Amino acid sequence: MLDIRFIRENAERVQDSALQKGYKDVDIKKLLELNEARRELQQRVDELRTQRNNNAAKMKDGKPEQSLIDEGKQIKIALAEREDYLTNAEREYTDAMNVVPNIIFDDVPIGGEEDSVEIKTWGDKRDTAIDHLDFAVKRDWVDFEAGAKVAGAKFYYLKGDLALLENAIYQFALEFVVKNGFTFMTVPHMVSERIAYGSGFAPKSSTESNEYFIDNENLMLIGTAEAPLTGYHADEIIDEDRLPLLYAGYSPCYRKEAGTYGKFTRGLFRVHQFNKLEMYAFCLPEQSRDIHEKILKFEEQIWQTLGVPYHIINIASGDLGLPAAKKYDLEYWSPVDKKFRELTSCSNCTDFQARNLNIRVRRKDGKVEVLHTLNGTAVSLARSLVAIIENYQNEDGSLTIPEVLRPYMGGRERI
RNA sequence: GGAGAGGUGGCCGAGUUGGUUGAAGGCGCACGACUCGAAAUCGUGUAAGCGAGGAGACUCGCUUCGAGGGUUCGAAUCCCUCCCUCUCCGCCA
Repeated sequence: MLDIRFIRENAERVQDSALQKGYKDVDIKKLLELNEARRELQQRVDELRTQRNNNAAKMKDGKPEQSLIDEGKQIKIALAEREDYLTNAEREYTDAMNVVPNIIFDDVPIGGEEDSVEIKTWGDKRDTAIDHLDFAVKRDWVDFEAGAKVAGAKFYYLKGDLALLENAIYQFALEFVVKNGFTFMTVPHMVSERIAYGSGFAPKSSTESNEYFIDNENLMLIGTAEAPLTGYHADEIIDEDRLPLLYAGYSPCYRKEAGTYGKFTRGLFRVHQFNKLEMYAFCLPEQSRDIHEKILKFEEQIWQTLGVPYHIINIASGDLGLPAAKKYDLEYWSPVDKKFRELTSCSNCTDFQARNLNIRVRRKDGKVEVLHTLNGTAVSLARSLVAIIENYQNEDGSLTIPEVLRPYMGGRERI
């Protein structure tokens, strides 16, 4: 969530950002009124609590007089009533706060998906290729039928060389992020509601969520390692000189992806479960813009090294989620679909997630403030396979292994 | 899953016949003194959130002793539920 003081001082900007992101129900004026009401009730409750405390203090040492006890009872009754009002006011207020999205940066394009701005392209585009699923099935590298039998549609098995290739990409990317200062972590694959909510997943009801929830357990299967990585430092105050903290988390990602069947989501491109290596940063507010660019550079380096053509787009406001202030996507060139398709993305969430989960920094002068968080995909494995099959396939049905992956494939050049 | 013990400030650790205990003491940290400098020593300070006042340094009120609920004039202290940690047993990768 945002800082209420920031909202108060920048009401118009926050309202504009919400609309530009497509959150039409957000009403900042109403929110500020709810906050005002809350504050007034808070003051009245505080007054009564002061009376209660003073009254109790008089009875501290000695036998309580009946008149004081009676007075205390009166206070107690009045207090209980006002505390009820306050509790309700607080609930209304926090409900309203929780739906206010992060503001967007000035350099975010306004509009919907089609308004995202290309800021860079790299590599030579290939003209044609066979669909990755047809290609892989022919080689017996992937089995969606068995996946459907065992777990349902959009579940799959990777087999043989393709499964080995997935592992090779993972090993390559892992080495890359560790070399660049990220601390590697494995993470819980489920998170509690609080962490899910705080990191920006799990909206109000589970029905409209992309996430899987565990019955009767207050747990959610993670859709990305971003969730447990964000929660890692929940409720902590981190000394300034420890920042930035860079982590890389590897995990399976579980997503419902309801209603996304179609030509462009065939095969491994959009599935219910895939593995992903995620970069994550906790940093000082003044560092987050630079680190965002740096994470983007890392993503580019990975795909340049793998030799897959791509472009970078600055995502338009309407496509940003609740927590992001700015987001870049790296989209690879698909010679099958003759267009760029999403491969990785990185977001600057500024203090939005951190405030939800109470993650702060202690400055050298002792001041405490909410820090910033960022996340970016190192490699999303299922999609990486699609990109590589499309861009490295040979006419004889074999697949050339990108050079940097060969050390992880027993030195083989093709499969 | 069963039995028992516990969860207090950045850390360790007092406080459990309810009443100046937001919380002793120690460590750590910051500043100062001493020193050519450092160590040691001594002194002072050292939680966060919300709200009110002030230009500001700050001052005041409220909340927080795992979380939530209850008893009471008053709860870190008593009761209930849940979560977590530790020990033993069971079960296993």
